Amino acid sequence: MMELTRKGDYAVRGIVYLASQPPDKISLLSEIAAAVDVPQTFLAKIFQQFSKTGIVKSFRGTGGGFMLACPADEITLLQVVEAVEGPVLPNRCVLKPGECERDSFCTVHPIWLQVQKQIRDILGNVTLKDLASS
Amino acid sequence: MMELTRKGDYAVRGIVYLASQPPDKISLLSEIAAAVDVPQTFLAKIFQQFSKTGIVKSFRGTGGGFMLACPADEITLLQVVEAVEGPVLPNRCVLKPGECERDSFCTVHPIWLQVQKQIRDILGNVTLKDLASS
DNA sequence: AGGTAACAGGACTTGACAAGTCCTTTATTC
DNA sequence: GAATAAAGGACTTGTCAAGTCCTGTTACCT
Repeated sequence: MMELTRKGDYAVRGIVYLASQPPDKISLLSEIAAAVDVPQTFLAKIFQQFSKTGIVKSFRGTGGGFMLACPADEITLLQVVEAVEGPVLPNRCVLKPGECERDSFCTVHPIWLQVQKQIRDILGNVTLKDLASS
Repeated sequence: MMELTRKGDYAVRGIVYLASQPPDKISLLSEIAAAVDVPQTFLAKIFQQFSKTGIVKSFRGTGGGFMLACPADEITLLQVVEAVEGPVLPNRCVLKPGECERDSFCTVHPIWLQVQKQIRDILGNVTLKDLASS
């Protein structure tokens, strides 16, 4: 249970690669895909999402490619995985109060909230800088 | 991301109901299903799994049904969800060392291990007794 | 023994979503 | 305007979630 999808896994690989490059270098999608061993067409979709959520900047045309939108130590693992996988939600009922008609008497509800918080805490405290320095 | 399936959700509901009943009462599947608002045929599958992993005892025939196999304070939420959802695995690479050919240099690996441990810690420290007393 | 109550187990269905692929368009540079 | 590279949409394929249904097996009851 609780598994990350391949998309999430690939997303992390790809952006960690970006973070390990010189800060102002623009990397080609083809280069990233080859380096982290992910199908290029699939990685393209992932980086489009990154681009939309603003954690990477993209440039088209000759000399184009991708680079981080901010310094590696200002992007957390949480931002990366939530960008492609959506918010961390151990159970639907955690979405918001009232979402689940059982929540008034559901004793498990607070446990899921606690799980959600812990996961977010861990992932939110790891930056790309931490991950890139290997 | 990280969502529990309905099966897992239903599993928790069902067994918490059992835990809230008098310790030696045998409950009918039909009774449990109605009480927690889950399709009975689906809940049947779930309780079969519980039965196989030994956290509930089942009895066939007239007067049959289900009861907890041990006291409610000896069954953890972790046991319940892992019984039906499989082990807590934030990423496939956490399965075991060597599973992922990238793990020797993958800096994210320890993070997933940490997430896994935290989730297991939280769920492993909540018993059905805690959940049944509402 | 026969009938009925209740769980066990297998086969099947339906729909959604994961995991990609492919093609066309748009933006940029030379 | 030709080449380069990302953006975006449409499509495919397979797997798995979420059930349903039917038959079998076990246990009790008269």
